[in-house]
Amino acid sequence: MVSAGKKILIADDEPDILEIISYNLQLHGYEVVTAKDGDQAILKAKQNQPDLIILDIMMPKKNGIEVCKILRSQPEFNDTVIVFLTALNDELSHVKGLEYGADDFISKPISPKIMVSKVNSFFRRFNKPETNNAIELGDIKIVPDEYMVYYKDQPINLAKKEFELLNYLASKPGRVFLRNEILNRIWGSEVIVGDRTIDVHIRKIRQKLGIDCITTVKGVGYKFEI
Amino acid sequence: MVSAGKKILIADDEPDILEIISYNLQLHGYEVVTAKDGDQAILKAKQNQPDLIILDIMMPKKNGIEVCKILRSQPEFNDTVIVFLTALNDELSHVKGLEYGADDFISKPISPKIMVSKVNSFFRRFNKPETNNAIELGDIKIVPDEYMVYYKDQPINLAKKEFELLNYLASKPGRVFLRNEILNRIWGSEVIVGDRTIDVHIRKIRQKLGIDCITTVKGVGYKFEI
DNA sequence: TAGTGTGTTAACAATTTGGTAATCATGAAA
DNA sequence: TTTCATGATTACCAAATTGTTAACACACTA
Repeated sequence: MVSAGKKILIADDEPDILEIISYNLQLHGYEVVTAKDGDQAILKAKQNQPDLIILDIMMPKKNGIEVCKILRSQPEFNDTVIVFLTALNDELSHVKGLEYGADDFISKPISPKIMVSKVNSFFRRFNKPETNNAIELGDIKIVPDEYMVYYKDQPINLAKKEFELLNYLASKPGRVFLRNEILNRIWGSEVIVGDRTIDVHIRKIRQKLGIDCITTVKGVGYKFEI
Repeated sequence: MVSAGKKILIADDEPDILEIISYNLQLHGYEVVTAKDGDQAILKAKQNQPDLIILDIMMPKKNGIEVCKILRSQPEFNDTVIVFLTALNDELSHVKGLEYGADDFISKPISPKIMVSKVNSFFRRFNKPETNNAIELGDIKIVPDEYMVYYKDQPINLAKKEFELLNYLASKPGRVFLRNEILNRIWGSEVIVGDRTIDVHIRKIRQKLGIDCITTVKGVGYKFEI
């Protein structure tokens, strides 16, 4: 199996569902962590850094959407695939979920078999090469855990937004990120900021790093490359 | 946003609906083309080659189902996602729509917000798995993600329009693209530019690439070939 | 409370681009 | 051959886009 060894966090308040799903996923070589409410989901997500997070929408403490919102606001979960479990045709959840950065939805009820194949396809779709979340490219090392960037092992102090921006760009080196994509991811789809805001942050990053690792693609966006 | 830059054709005979939906989709980074009846929908579909087509069922000239039937009969629309706008619970339309190759339905009335999230999920659902969709032909590699072209692994910097033009031509190597097709696709059907504009861009591409991979077909158009 | 760091904006500078006009080159038709 | 239609080439300019700087509001801390 291609995706064996991946870590999955499942959050649902029904123990039966948790058990049957995690049993089946484990059968297929996945490592599974479970949570029975929203707060626990956040805690376990931080502790375990799973590759995929499956959140039931309806949960005690915090619902799935709140959990997603909180996780997505932290750069360490930028690359984590987050998927919701929703009741069929729950339009409202879909909308809110997408706004807060969900990657997809799974409709309940669902058979364990289908669940496994869905999970497989998520990994196929969203597969990322790195399991370790520190990015190291040339002389630049980006460590989300520490909110720190090192250039030739010299620590460089970036402000929060600067770090998030750099980390986002560096998540796929070479790939161009549209200005809109960046705004949605770093500022969120509801926040409206001026035209020059991104540029200014890019400027500061370039200045602090001292090397030119962010390329402008005029009329399109920015990309990170050594 | 995952699906940014995708082109969407919306056909509906109510101008208000057209406007509000296209406005919202544009906000989310989509390129939108509109049509106010069936005939126009077919015309604009051919001109613009959208990635997603949303058809109101009830339209003057030709209704949505007829339009779908006609488009689906042409190979160039094999991969296009076609979706119907239907009144709630209009079973008959659903059945007929599916027969003629619709991919899904959206029930009216619908809020712009939900429409946007539906569109997002269409692209998620029907998009080919995270293909890098890089084109590699001979010594030339075109990587849309990076907005970059490589010749013998040497990066070549094309401006936006140049890149889009080359990418378009290279999407079907050997096929001749009419000047009109090119204008519609790269400049859009509403923009009017002079006769020589395409030539000049072709010129620049040829110059930057240094090799002759774009062939002129006099009186017809251009094609990409090694 | 003063001081510091951050995020944002506004204003202006600099750069790139897309497009046009004018002119040249070429091949086909008369 | 001459003419005509079409495309190629070049230089130039206006518009679009981004870079840069300084100033400001705000939050947090000593």
